[in-house]
Amino acid sequence: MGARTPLPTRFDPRPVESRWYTAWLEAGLFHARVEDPRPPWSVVIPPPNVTGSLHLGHALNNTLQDVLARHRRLQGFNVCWMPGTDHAGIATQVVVERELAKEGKTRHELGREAFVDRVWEWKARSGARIVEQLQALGCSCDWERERFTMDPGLSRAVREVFVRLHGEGLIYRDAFLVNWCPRCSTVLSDLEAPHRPSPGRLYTIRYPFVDGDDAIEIATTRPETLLGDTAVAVHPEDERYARHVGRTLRLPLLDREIPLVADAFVDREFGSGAVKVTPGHDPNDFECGRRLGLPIVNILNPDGTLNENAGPYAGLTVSEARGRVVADLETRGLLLGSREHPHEVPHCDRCDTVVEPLVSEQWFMRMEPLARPALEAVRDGRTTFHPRQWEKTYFHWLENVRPWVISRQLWWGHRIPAWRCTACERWTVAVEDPSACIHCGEAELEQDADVLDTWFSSALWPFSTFGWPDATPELELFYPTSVLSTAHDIIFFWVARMMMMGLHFMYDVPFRDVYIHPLIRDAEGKKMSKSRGNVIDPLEVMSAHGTDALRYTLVSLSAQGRDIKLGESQLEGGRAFVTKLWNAARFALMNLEADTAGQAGGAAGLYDRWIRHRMDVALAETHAALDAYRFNDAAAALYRFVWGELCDWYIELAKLALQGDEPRARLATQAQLREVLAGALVALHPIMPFVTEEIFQALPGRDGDFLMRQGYPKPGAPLSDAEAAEMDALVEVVACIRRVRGELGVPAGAKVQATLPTAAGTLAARHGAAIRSLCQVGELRVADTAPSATAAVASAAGFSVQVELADPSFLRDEVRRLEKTLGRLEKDLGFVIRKLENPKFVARAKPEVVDAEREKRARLDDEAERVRERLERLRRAVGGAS
RNA sequence: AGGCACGUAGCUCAGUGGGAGAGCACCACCUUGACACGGUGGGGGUCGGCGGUUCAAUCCCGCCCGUGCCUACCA
Repeated sequence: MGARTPLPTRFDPRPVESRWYTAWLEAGLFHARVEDPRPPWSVVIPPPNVTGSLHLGHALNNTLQDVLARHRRLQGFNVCWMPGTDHAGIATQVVVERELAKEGKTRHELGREAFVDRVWEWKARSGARIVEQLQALGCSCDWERERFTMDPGLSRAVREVFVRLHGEGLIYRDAFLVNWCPRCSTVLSDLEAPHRPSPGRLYTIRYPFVDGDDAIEIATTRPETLLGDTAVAVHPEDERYARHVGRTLRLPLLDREIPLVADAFVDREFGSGAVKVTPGHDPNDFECGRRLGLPIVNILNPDGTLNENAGPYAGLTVSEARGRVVADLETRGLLLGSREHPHEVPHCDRCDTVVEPLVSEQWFMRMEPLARPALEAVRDGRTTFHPRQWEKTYFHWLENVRPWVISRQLWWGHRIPAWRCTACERWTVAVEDPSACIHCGEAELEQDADVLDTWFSSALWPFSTFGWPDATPELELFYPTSVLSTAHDIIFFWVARMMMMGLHFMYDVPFRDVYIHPLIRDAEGKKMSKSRGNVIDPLEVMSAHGTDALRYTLVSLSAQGRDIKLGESQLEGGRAFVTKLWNAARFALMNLEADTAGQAGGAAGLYDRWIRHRMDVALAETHAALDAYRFNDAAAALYRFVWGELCDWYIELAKLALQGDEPRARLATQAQLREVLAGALVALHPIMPFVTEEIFQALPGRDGDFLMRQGYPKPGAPLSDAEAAEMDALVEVVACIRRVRGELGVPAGAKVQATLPTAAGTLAARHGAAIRSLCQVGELRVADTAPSATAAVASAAGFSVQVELADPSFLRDEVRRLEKTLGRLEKDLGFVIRKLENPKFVARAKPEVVDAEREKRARLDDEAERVRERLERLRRAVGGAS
């Protein structure tokens, strides 16, 4: 009987994946139309760097977004997943500069125009690669809408935002202390200059007073910066120095005269309590200098060498200068000592060069006016973080936000729409290239050579991609987006800035939910890094185990509030699940007749209704989990349903009817098997799109469309309590007989004879075949006779189950088994009795809890008594040999 | 220095105010017509430590220890 399965014995993922992905694209399954009347659901991809290649972080984040997008499509939403890539200004420029360096060239030799052309070439090549990799992962992005941050449309949005914010006074030009990367020769934002621990020395230096023989001692880790000192500061309430404040000191080496000043920022406990003040090269000193009106001396050139202000040290690098300054101080007897002093030093995020703080004129953005609405929107719940704890991180940053340096001295990026008049030197800021200075009317204008921080355009992504500043139907429909999924390390860089810009320009939050996904570490919990050599390449995993296996594994490990430790065994688990589904489907297909549609089967039996019900429960659990971004719970619910219920119980039970000779029952079971398998495929499709589609397309009687257009099955009739209890009893009795067999070492193939009491007569009558088949019972009797001398006895579902042992040698094992059972019962009983004998428990616990304990006590008492009796009789039979 | 997580079976992790679960690993038996990437059964945990709240704490609270991450100008 049954048609031959069209599914091969083994699932070969690769050809299946590319075949279906192409088919989905051709069918336009991922494209959202604005005319679609269904409710919208949208998400924008965190645009990967154009120079990038798919790593596990991408694989995770995009799998999770794809799960959500496919899930919402199946729920009937008009889903738009906006894809695209980021020009990643400094990162990309650094990469292309490295390419050039291999050819022995620098960008300066090429010139700006040729260099930018070169980056565009690079972009064309590697931008396509990351898109292909996302497609290989199965991402159901609306590729017809793909965007790039330097597309003309998005560039126009960037200019528009710059000009408007400038007009509102939120973008301004200022000379301020900034982070400067000497290698990249550009300013960096605080976020782009992370502090890294570095070895260092703390030097103690003597600064003599001009008007006396005395001197003051200061401590510094950067002795070379004394060349830029314009004061020495002490705490105003430090009585040691109070009488000296106002005196003049002679700056060592340069012999400049500098004042001794008082400022509360000085820590009296540190070193001597006096600190050199270098407003040009230290954030604290800069602030102090501003407060006290101290002059600023910049001693650095843009390339990190010392300039003419450093006198005899001009031309040296910072580290050369440090050595020379220390040596010269020593020669003059001004160096009092030094000791090791590890500290945190800012490094360039992209090239790891030590960042120099210096004062530079740049474009800045005022953040507080933008931050306030962004804070408010999360506080009042217009946007919610998942897990919630990340809101604290968001609040902390926005509450302490500082002006953002948005100009970069790079060539790759959005050119700043500001022109300086050669005549009056003032700035003209405009969306369209101006032909004359708006201040003096002079026509000689020079556009600012700088570009904008990459994150400036990223901040606009949720609306620039939908056509802003035009009022497009896409914006109307898909903004605000439903969710943003990203990693926590990007909350400041991106999430907060999108919130600010979205609220400012769209008057609404950019997304309702922010899902912060876990970070992936290696099996030992270490961060993956190329230098450590512990990187798992998702593409390799996909070709070794299949994309569905990778996706399932990642989803199943995405618990809230914890990083993912990923190793081979986790991936094997994912693959095993894919295989299990595949094999279950093969079984079903072997047993489904092609044309059952027209034939009248019998009514669905209990097993059919039960599995249908379990499917409804699993779907409900999965959807509740996805609503709460509890991806691991969604995966677990489906795993338990497919493996633990569908495969372990339903398929085994269904074999009775499928392989029986009752045509109506067979047809009914076939119909249910088909329906439940199809339901499982739909339910799993968001997580494992490829294998589910492959199986679905092989099902007989499908309507020819894609799985994603099926929609989730509507819940069937609920199972009555009586039916549920009946199934539970069956499962318990089967498990009980299996356990007895297992514990007594009855060979797996050997048939046993079992007896159920007449109280279980209905169960035996209805499910005798199942019990016989599932636990190798040859004969199932119903009788209330006392157990024979050679029977094992156990209780299940309130019944006493007897298993007749063909071989009396098992009786010794039975004695041991019963002793163990009795031990457990007595231990449990002890707990219950202690509880019930505690008057406070009886008085104060909820009545239903007390009742439950009383019932439990009665049940345990009863069972223990039966086991004791049985044990006694057995011991006599065995003759005390144990 | 501050903040935020985490600490549950050998490993990776779920979980709940009423004596704790999964996967992998382990042990035993089983190549039964979907599946050895499998089936059935089993062993294994004073739920980091100490206090507190409660009739009852693995769960709530406090402190401590350990681990990780983030923020911070200690020269």
